Amino acid sequence: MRPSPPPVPHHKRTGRPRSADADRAILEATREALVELGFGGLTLGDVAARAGVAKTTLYRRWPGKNELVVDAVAALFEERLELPDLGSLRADIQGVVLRFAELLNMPETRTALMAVVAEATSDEPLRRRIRDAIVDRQKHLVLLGRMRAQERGELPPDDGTEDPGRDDMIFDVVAGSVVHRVMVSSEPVDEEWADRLALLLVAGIGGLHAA
Amino acid sequence: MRPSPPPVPHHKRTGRPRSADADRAILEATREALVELGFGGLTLGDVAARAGVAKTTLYRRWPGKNELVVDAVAALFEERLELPDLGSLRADIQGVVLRFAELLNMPETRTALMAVVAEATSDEPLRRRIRDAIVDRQKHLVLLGRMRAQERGELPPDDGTEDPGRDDMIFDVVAGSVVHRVMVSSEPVDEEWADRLALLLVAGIGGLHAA
DNA sequence: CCAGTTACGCTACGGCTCGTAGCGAAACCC
DNA sequence: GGGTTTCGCTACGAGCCGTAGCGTAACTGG
Repeated sequence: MRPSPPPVPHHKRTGRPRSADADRAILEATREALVELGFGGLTLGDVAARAGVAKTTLYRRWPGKNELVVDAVAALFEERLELPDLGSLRADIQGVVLRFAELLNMPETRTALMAVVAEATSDEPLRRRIRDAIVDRQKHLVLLGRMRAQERGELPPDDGTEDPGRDDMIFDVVAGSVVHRVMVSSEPVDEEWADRLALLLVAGIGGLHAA
Repeated sequence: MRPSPPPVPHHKRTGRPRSADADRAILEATREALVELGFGGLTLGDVAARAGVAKTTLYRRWPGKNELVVDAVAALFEERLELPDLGSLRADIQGVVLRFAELLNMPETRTALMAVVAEATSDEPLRRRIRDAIVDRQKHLVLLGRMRAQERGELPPDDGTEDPGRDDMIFDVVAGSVVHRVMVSSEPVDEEWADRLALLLVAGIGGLHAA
């Protein structure tokens, strides 16, 4: 599994190499255009002009707008989303919720993420691209958070009877709640809200184990 | 508050009235086109042709694609989303989750909802339209569910110290989790998953009250 | 019944974006 | 240097957008 930035570089080690600078400039220009124009108003011709690159160059590397935007946004998630170790499950959840909300509040991600997910409903390759570049990284954080909580004794250790879909549900609840709060309800995710969500989840997870 | 179907009918009772048949035909054609082409591929010219209506007629009633799609989808939510009374909070939540997931699995809503919400991030009037036509109706269900649970004695009655944002959070968690499960994780919301989410929430809400 | 008003279908248009093709020049490997 | 691939540039047909103009249809008030 190679990292995503060079999108389709199945080189054969001959000929003129693709410019890494161009890649960076294009992705940066894409984020810039997203801020100013939104997803709907973004045109590939405009992105090429901003990046100081010919439109044809852009089409040689990305199939279309959707894929380009996914890659442009994915870099932000890679850089900024991590799980802080704050000493308790509740605090860890609060922390990651706040970081995730911060990401969603950036104008280049707000409009881009939803639009791309929407397009992906009828586009399987795009769905995989989103999964690889963004979703899987987030999902990993749930696993990490649970393992930490088990080490602390906040959650019972695995005994072999766990439902493998349990972490997946927690992931959907955490990510989905934050996205919905920010994008649909258009209300802020502050420390208080994040803490209350964390409290709800900690209590709820306890209830799942008791059942 | 008039119902939404006739979009901008500030009549003055004179002249030829707008055809209600045309409204229905346009909204129906929009849903049909959404299924076949998705949001991105949908064009207003195509919708007009399907509806047997001139393109200009369509533009006289809706400002653009986004608003048209919101109205086309809103009708489905009005018809099909309700809160069944199943005897317990847990069962009620499971029931509404399943109904909501069923709606999200319809091809005309899958792609349309997310795309419209994405566009709305940089379009305040569109955001209000979505709120009025879709979100507020869902939010009301949370209130109804809580009141039923209080009557049953499953939740303590209000004592005046409630946080008014509590219902809002529950709403974001329920709707967001389902949307994320269906749209991002692309995995099914079956009875088992819905029940486990309901269990998580019931336990979590109990934890909120205890704190 | 007729004049006024509004909606309708139709056609046509300029403007924009798309995605591709063709060219010569540049950069890299053997 | 020869082969190969990428680059920037220009140009192009195609499609959709949103609007204007026109004659006609439907409904209302006098």
